Amino acid sequence: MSGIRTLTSPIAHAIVGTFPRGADSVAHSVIVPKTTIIEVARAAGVSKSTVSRVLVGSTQVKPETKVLVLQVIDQLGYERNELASGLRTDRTRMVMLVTPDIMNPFWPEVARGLQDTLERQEYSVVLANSDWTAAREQRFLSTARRSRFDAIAINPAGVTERSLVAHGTPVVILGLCDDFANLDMVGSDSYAGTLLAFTHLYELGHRRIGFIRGKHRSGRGQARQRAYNDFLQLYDLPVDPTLSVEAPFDLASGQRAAQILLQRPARPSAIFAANDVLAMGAMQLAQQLGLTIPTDLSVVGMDDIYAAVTTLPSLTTVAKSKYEIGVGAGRFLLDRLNSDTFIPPRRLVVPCHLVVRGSTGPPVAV
Amino acid sequence: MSGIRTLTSPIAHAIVGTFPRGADSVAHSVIVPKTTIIEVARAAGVSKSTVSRVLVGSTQVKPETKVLVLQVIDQLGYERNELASGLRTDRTRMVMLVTPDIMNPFWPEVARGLQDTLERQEYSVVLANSDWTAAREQRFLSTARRSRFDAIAINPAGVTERSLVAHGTPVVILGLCDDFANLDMVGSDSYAGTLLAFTHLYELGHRRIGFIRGKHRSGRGQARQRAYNDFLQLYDLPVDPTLSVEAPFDLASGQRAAQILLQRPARPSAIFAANDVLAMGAMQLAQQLGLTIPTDLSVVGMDDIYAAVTTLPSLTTVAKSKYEIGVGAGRFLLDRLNSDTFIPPRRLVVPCHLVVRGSTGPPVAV
DNA sequence: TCCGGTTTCGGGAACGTTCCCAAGGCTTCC
DNA sequence: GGAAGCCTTGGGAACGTTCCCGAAACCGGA
Repeated sequence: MSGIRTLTSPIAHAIVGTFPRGADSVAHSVIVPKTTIIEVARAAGVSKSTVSRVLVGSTQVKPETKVLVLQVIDQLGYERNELASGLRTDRTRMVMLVTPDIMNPFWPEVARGLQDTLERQEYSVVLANSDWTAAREQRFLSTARRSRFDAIAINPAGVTERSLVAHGTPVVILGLCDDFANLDMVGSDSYAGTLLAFTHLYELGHRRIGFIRGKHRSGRGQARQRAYNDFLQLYDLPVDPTLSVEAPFDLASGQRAAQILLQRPARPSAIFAANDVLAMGAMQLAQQLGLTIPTDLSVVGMDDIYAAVTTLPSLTTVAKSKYEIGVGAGRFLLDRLNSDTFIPPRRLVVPCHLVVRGSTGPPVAV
Repeated sequence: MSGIRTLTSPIAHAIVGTFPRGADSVAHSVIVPKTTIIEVARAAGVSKSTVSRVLVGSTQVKPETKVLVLQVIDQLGYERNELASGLRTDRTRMVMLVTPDIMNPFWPEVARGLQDTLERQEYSVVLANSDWTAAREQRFLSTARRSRFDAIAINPAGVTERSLVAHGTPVVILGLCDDFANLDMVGSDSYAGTLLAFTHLYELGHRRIGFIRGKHRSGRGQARQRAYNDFLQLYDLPVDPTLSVEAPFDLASGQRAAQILLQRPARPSAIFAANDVLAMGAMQLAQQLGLTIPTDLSVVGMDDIYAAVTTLPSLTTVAKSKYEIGVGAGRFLLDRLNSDTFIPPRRLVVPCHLVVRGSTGPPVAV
């Protein structure tokens, strides 16, 4: 059914080979000594203090000399040494983003939002993977401290609030965790989102709805569970433990969970999964069992990752505004970076949207 | 067919609200003055030179004093200031990775390979998005220079080889471009990969094969075109321009391209797309037209991104070893970083694999 | 005991920038 | 005309580290 083949092309002969440099090749070994502020000063006939003032944008300098200095800077191709600058000012205009794993399609979008926001004020964003391990996370936080990063955005894997606060720079938590009350936080309203999903299915006429709940780590994922309970209570539906299955956030687990749900005697007519990936797994399994989606089974996911639109039928899902989360986090950080007065911790809850696609519909009449 | 709804949850009342800090809350305004090498020296009763020697791992220090110093360092929680260190040594142990767009699932995997390789030698990797624009790319390269990054890995969007060489640090090009002959390069063998795909389809019995070729920018993507031509010649197939369509690398363009191909009088029985995303678009459109995959139409993509396995049927594709590309790039950089003698430019071609999944099969008998 | 050599250490300069302070030049007003 | 004030500038110290150089301590052998 599935196989792997390799073929080597003509150019592959050169694998790890070296090839000769042309006659006009550029010399590699030339060391270009960087020009410093002092040479600029000398060339412009002013003192380094004045050049520095121009660089830093001080108003304390006569317009004509400013033009002159800028001219010389341009002419000499001078570029300020941020290391020296940072050493003196203790600011580096660098922000670190620590996520569990950039290979999860959720985070790159958050990163983009953060970058686009921070870059507008000349900050650079450094991405780091904690890999879900506290040790790697600690290493990165240490790097951030040693290299004097100005701020941190983090989805915590194991670090405590105490140690983040002790970090000394502005910090924003990505995701809504109750145990970081003293820090800024921005995340999606998974509770409301889950409610949206179940309500959507209820209004379509579904009464037996399966729930694939993600394996929650450290208090996350509780929101969905709470919403599920509240939903059942709100619409006066019976609590049926056989309709609820726990699964780690990957495709195969989604399939397994769906199998459990669908082979129950009175199988659900719809399934909500805590994650798009889980939902896709469920869809795949249902189709393997010969069920047609959405006629025989409706499926709703959560996140609205890129791939949700490529399934057949395309996946109805609760979309999280990933980019906006990044933007919000960036704004929080900028607020703190730009003000020297105390700002009490804030929390930004980004609403979810229900995106109705092809995987949901009314149940077949019994 | 498709709609968006928003719902506000109870906790969303707190949107951008502040909430009180508990009595045991940790003070934010406390500024922890970082301990310096001098305080360590004083506490240990040695000179700062000795402490520095210990930090830098010099052998020129008596074992006992070394332990003593390390002890004091640990006790005081001292962390070296990398800014000062970098200013003095002109090395920062930071490497920049410039890619066109981290939201493309291809790059995060490359990034992981690069990070895993470089972190083993205490280097940190900073990710930057050029967004396909030369201006942003230039900004990041400038940042890298000003902040004295030790090396650059880049998938060039508009920068010239001259300016990369002039950058002065080790550079590795991601992707195989002919116009960067003086720099290290690592990329996939798209030529051989494309040949694999077409050969696979040919062996299944397909003779009329459509080709959605990516919109090549600056010489990239030529490899696929060359392979296509060679394939036709090799198997003595007629050159039919109506079987070849150009499209930018996104889903909608894949749909459009497929539409063009499939509404031709003698429609192809198979399609190879330059990209998984394009292939997915093609699959979607074919299914909208009522075609069954792979019975009515076989589809092959390229890259093997995460989503390729989630489509229905799952996508046969030419897998690129994204992680290995990152690893290879990291190795090249380390080689240059660790040696001060001249190394001629090298090129690493990572082979592709054909991953046969559900989207390909023999054509229906005519 | 003394001497050459090695090991170990401390003092100070340097990296390139920013910031503080003071000085000079100019205007303005009494 | 001189003092007070502002605008503009220059000199030097400081940021925290590494590196060079010289000095002290130590060792073994004659």
